[in-house]
Amino acid sequence: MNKKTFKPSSDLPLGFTDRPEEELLIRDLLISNIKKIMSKYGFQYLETPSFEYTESIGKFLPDKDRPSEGVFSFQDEKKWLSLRYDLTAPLARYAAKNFDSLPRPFKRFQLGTVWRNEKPGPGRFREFLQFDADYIGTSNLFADSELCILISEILISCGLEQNEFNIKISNRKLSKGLLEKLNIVDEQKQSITLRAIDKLDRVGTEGVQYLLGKGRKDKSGDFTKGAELEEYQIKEIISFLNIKNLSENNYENIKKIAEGNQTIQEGIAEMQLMEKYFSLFNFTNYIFDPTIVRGLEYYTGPIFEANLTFGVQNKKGEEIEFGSIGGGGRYDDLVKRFNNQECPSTGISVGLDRLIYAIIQKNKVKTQKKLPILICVFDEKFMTFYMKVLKALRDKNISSEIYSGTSNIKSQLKYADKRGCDYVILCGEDEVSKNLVTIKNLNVGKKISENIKDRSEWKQSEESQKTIPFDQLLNELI
RNA sequence: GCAGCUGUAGCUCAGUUGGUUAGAGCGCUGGUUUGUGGAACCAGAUGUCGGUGGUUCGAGUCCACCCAGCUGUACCA
Repeated sequence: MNKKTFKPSSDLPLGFTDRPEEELLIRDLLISNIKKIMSKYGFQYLETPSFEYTESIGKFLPDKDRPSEGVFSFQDEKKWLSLRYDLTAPLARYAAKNFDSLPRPFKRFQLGTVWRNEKPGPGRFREFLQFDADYIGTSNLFADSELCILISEILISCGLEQNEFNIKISNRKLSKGLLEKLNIVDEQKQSITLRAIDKLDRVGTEGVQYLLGKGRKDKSGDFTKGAELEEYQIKEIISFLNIKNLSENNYENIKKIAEGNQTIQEGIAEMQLMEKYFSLFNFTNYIFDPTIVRGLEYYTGPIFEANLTFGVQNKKGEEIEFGSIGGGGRYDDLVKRFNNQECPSTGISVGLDRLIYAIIQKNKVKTQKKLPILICVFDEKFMTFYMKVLKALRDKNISSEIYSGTSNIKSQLKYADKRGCDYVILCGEDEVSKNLVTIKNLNVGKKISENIKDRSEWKQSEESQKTIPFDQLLNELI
């Protein structure tokens, strides 16, 4: 490479991002709300490391000499290590490792960065912050119900209204039983079928029909291969899809489908039990929707998904497919994989960065930050005086700073303007010699300027600033 | 990964059927004001026209390949 022309790139790796203060303040606020709620619900705080052995968090661990795709991995001397892609798998590992000493049910929450080697999109990164709350070691569906209520309370604490999101609920036993009933045993066909069902929202009934049959062409003309099911199987699945939005009335419909299949019947019973718990909590913001499947292989029972009901846009203002902002479900066999002990468990996750993306767009949360008062530097020789002013302000915990650049007063004012400071303190020869300070209110000045037409006018207008004795400085600013 | 679209200044973009020294707005720097931001006026800087190769007397413009981004789709344990 030519040394003369080489310039390092200021680009970031695809899917990674810098996060400005505005976003971090909102994130901090959400986190503090979440912690309060978790403590109210009685969950314990836990942290696990970023890296795990790949075999501990992988989907199907055995005999692969390469970690599955979707994770960032590297090889140690002996073993593959991976950055965690969620907080559930590490939790299962943790629970297995500490099985004897943990209380059960073990209620734990965790906030942590996770990494996924997947295609990024708006509000969707390869490195992002996730929040998880889980119950380890209980088969009681009260836990599942409470998690749905919890996720709802969290979203409301983030500034969302009841009608701006909903919690969709289903049960893996419904789809599992449906596959049994239709005698779809081929593993690949099973997984294509489940994914097709899950896509109802995005591709519509017709799209699902294609995906179950020969395949589907998307908007760009790309072709997705289908499950190639029999006509009667497709028909039955489509009528299953039509039971969307279960309620008292159409429980009858799904019960018809459940006839002769115990798995579906169990699923229905579980959903009805959860409904009972919801009513005890007076919780109504949920929809039973048997078409929710969720990708995760490990779910075994109830599954939940939180979706926004408003559209989300990209930078160009185009509405985009945003997907869910949180969800979860019951995973009764995950801990068992490590220690061969029965340990039914259930949990939820919320993608905080995606939530923040949507919230910022909706202007849902307002954080305000006191910007520093800027003490302008007219000349080095006045530094002792400036230090006196600075100390007085900082002693009162007022955010303040002495201008730390090298430019003239005009640029110092521009600097203050750009940062959004409210006040600037101007002290030159006149003030210092008489122990005075001039305080300029930038916001007032800004307002005045709106009505000023020519230059000489604004130069004369000095309502935005006043000169007072140093002793009165604090009275003026507090 | 697959498909479609896009790639010109820090940002948003214009650039005629290929034709000389590649443009605008915003922003930036300086000045009108050696002690004053935000309005106004004046002046100025900035580009490997995503990359490589090709066609041509001549390419930002046409062709091929590559790269990157966007959107959809797949995957998302």
